[in-house]
Amino acid sequence: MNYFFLQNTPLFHGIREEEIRDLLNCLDAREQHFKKDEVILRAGSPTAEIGLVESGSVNIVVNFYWGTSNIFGHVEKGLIFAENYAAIPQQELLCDVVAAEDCDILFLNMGRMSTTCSKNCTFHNRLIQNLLRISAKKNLGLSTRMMHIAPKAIRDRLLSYLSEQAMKNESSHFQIPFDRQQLAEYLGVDRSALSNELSKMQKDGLITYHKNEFTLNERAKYE
Amino acid sequence: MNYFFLQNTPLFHGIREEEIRDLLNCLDAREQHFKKDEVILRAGSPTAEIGLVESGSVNIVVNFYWGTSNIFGHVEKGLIFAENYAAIPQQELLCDVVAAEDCDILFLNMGRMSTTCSKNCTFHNRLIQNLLRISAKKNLGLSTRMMHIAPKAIRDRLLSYLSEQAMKNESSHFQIPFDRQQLAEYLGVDRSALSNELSKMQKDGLITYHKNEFTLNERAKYE
DNA sequence: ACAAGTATGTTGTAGAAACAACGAAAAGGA
DNA sequence: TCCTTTTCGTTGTTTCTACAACATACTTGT
Repeated sequence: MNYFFLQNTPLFHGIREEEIRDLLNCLDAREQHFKKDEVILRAGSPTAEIGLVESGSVNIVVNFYWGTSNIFGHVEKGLIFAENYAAIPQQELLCDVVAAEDCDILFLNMGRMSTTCSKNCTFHNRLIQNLLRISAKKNLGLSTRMMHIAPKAIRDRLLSYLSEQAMKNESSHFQIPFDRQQLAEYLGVDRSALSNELSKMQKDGLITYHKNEFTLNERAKYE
Repeated sequence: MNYFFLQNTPLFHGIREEEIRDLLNCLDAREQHFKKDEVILRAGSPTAEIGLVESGSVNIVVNFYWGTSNIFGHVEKGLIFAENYAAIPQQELLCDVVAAEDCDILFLNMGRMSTTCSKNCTFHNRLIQNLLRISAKKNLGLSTRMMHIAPKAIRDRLLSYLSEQAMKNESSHFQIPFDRQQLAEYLGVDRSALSNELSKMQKDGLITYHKNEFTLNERAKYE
């Protein structure tokens, strides 16, 4: 078991090697290897275990009623999946989890997490805190994106997004972490239409930009 | 303090009155009254406390860079807010929390939750479990909605949503919990356009419906 | 500096959704 | 039952976006 690796995952962050050793035992940890395209967890069944990707990566796959499917998410090495289902007893998985490539998964029984509290109380608490933080971060990420996608017009979505970025940077001048394609996907619009709208906004004097460097003009306040 | 009320909130669910009493003490609980339109928490500042709405209700309000604002969410009596921020130290609030009407808020210091573990260990665990479940449920709700909004065409969004409902009910015949207006808002489309698309889908033989009662036809599988 | 590849901007068009306005059906109260 | 109000469906028009196709700028490696 590669404890150094685990220490640097968000889930075990701040927990020492010996403590992780204890925890793994406590959580009925089990490792399992999957080949590319193997189904790791299947929609429709509940799970008390979360999965931590030790190597490779996995896809979250939605299956529609009429047979087609779609990749909805992607979980990289070091990150976890199914934590939402493990936290809600009897909640069935809505998506399949499928190996995107050959991978090793560490399963941890989260039912054990809150019940057992014999000796490792401090580590337990740290682990739970980490889990809460992970969940909270995902929530924030989803909420803010939802916020930006709520308006129907591309311009409004852009203004919502850029406004948030300006606030986050506490400046009307800032850089964004996306290229055009990524920004378009994030906002759920077409890339070329996005580029087009950015041009118009610049013509209209709302913003100034070059590549991923943006400035919100004062005039943006008047519309 | 109305313990009966608290016992029936998602946060304190499954915890007995005496235990709640201890917990409140442990979490530095404090009650505060707010008048309509008073700002309860302000965007830009971090918080270690979550808020539980004891009476009235609050709005989550987004403030844009150029001064306009928008109601993004609503928290009813018995539910909590700011739990995502309290779980992430130093994370600043992205939205204001404003009293939608006169209300009483119970603030709970979540920093204390994971550190203190003197005697009430079992209650603490139950509380944390509840918090994790609340967070997980919100996550699932946001994720599934995201999933349904991902397609650009109204028909595809509807099929995605109806497909999920069919799976959840394990039947191609089911009722949905929305009226047309609510469904349109949930899917982020225009109501009349939604009605129109439903008609077309019925004409095309994909679905059959009457009011909020739907049936997915077999033919839905062939497109 | 050059070539190949990638990212971004531009334009026109076809299609789809928003919007407005109205009619029909259903629900709820007096 | 009748009236009022709300919900839902329908239609035509307008606006916006997706899409395709291409032009231009920027990177990268050699």
